[in-house]
Amino acid sequence: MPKRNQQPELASKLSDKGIRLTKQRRILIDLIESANQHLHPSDLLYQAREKGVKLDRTTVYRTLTMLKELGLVEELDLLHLNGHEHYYEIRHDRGHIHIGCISCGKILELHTDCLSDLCDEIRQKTGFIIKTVRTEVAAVCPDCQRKT
Amino acid sequence: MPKRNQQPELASKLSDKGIRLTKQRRILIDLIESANQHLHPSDLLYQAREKGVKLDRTTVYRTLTMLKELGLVEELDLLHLNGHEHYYEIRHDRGHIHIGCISCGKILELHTDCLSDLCDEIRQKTGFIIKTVRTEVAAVCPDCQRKT
DNA sequence: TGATAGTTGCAACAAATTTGCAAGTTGATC
DNA sequence: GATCAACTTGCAAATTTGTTGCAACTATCA
Repeated sequence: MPKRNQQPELASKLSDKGIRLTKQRRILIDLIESANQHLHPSDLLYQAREKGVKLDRTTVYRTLTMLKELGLVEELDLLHLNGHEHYYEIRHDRGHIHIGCISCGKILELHTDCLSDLCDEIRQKTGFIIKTVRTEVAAVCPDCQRKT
Repeated sequence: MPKRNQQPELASKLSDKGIRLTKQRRILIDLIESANQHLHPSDLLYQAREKGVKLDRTTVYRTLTMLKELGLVEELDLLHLNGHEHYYEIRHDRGHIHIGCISCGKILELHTDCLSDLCDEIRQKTGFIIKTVRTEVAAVCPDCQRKT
């Protein structure tokens, strides 16, 4: 769950890069920025249409691809806890991981410094230059532990 | 890349659970256990057919789903560096991560202890009981760094 | 306001995965 | 080893997810 009420930065980042702000792109980045849960392409399509904006699946996919290539959003699979859909969220600088409950499907975000240790280790051991780290955890949440 | 020449344990784990060992399942788990790279469903299908076993895509998917539900294999997307295929590997106990080069597509595995620190942190902060931790890293490998 | 280069929607395609069901197989039992 | 019920498989068709080509449209800048 990306944080609510973030500054709407994506729009200005896009126009800074000379990318046109069409109404389709505006609604999509608005939805992504204000989402309180992770969204997949179909969510975005239906939510945008609910708000009265006409757009097509193709545009959703193209916009997400563009945002991903610009490094502004990240694509997650959330361990395929609910089928094979892909989810999108604003890309944050601080490392955070996703923990999904395999019983109820709830997704929790956690900020941690472990990831930067991991990055250091990778750099030293392999010489790879790291662009993105994605950590996803399958687990059972306290609520579901009690129920069983 | 799962390690070569592991003990063929999957077959006995399956029959212990009362699951029938058909020739289709035998060849599939054999391929997964002896693979030296990550396999996707089509790889498995063609490799099994090369060995003279008749089987259908459907059976590959059904078998992989079963193995995944039993916690015997893991499904990876390897950051979609090569399209949207999913890959499968034997589930290991020791933590290891996948590092993919976004330039040449090469996948490297790395064993690390950072993940157990992370697990401790998650347990303490959230109370979740962890079942699987999956870390995938997008990076640029040393070879590709030189080329640019 | 007009020009133009970038965007969109549509239709068709492609790839990945799933489902229903009849026919075939496994493994326990005799 | 033969029998049989329950489990599995293969096939065909459908579904879901994502992509492509192209004509029509539109945001932006002079």
